[in-house]
Amino acid sequence: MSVVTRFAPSPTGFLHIGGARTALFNWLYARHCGGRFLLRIEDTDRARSTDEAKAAILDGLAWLGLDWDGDVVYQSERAAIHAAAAQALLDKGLAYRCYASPDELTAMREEARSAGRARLYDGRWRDRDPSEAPAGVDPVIRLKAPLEGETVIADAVQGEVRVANDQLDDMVLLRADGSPTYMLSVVVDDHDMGVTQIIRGDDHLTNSFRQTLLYRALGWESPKFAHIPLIHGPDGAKMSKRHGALGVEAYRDMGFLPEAVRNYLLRLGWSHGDEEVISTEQAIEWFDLDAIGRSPSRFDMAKLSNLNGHYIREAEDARLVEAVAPFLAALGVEAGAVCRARLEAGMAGLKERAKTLIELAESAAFYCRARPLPLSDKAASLLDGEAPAILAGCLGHLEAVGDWSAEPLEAAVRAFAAAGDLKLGKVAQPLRAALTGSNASPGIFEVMAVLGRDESLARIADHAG
RNA sequence: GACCCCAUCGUCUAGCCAGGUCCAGGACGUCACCCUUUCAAGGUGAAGACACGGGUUCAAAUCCCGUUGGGGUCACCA
Repeated sequence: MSVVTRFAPSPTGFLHIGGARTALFNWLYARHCGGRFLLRIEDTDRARSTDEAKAAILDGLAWLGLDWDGDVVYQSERAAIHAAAAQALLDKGLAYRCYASPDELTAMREEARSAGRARLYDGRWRDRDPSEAPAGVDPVIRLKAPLEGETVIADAVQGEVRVANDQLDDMVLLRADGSPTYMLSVVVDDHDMGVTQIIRGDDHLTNSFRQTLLYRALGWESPKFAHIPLIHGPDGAKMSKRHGALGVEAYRDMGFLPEAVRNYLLRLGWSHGDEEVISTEQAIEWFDLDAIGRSPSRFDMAKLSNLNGHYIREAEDARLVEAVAPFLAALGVEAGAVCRARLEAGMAGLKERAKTLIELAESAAFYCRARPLPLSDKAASLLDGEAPAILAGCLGHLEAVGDWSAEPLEAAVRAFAAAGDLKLGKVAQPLRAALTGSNASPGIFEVMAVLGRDESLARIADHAG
């Protein structure tokens, strides 16, 4: 049987990092198996679902490069089908109407809690005759769950997990207003969509027992489960917005490349020996459920950054010029034609030094700024003292260079330094400050070559005295 | 509180299922050195872990039990 996986987010917020990993694992597993990866939007909570959130999720998946098969399924559109399933259960005597009031439920729950019982609903309408129904009360429909025995799920990650059925009470299938609950909707949808393998967060593990009961009542074969451990914040506690529980678009805005995020997320909870840098093609070939770890992991921005630096260095220069443009714009630098040409020429030296596109933009901006260049504090101090005189002297040597490329330029500056008995750094650092406005940059001979003769000489002259 | 899950360097992890080849390997981070016109990148090296306690065994990071710690779930939310 062909594998079918799905990602089923509820559109109540952005695609956060944990959801992104869940989607990635589902996508990888489907691609690995040559199966299908489906997308279902669980928008049955009308009050909390928004179109913005839905768009954010779709955008996030697209940015990560996770494409789904077929049309997006909207759970809200299937309410009638869900209700029909509940009705079928009712007809077969596998579900029943419950007229308990909210107050009764609260009281029951409190009593069960204080008595240390797990079953919160006591099943008071389970075997009651319908004729006893109070007038004017719309009932909910509950599943008639088994009272004894145990429910076992064979989880691909967690192994065999079992729970006694007396821990599970009769869950609500249909609300008083006739709308289906999550538990019913998920089971019916997964079944109808032909899902064979559910891969989702560990927080759903206990739901699986109830869902298994539902599958059984409906007479359907249960899909396989794989509950992946959750991602925690750096402090081991739940992810908060301060450290990682952001939407994937936040990572995009922080200057991370999608392949870096993908690679990082992949290695969080999954491994293939000592492999660290894994291409998506390789991941599809290697990915399997049995290599998913069982323990939760912590989100580590430093490792993501390191990986991002790797992928930036590996990226095509032209792509980076495109990608860095919005970040330059955020710095108030417009990437015009001259700028782009310089960036492309200088990208090899630039990308070595950046861990994010923001850093790349910051270090690339000098190529695009017009004179006079803004100077950092450190650059300003490099231009103090005897620096103007040195620059003035160097300028003469530079003007004589015919072939304006890195090697002859280096030769000229070295010759100038040697003639004046100066260490190379004595000349190079002021040059760097004058050319880039900074004390840190790509090699200055490369910078001069990229900037071109006129611009380079002008920038140096600005500070020569 | 009840139920369920988890437990190797600071972090991600390999090893565990099929005990010996592990005084535990890799990566990130940290530190040092090298390279060097700066900053990176790169290279070399260092510090750094089997949560604890019992058992089983000739032998345990690996199997079993307990403890402790962490996490998850307990809605007419999803």
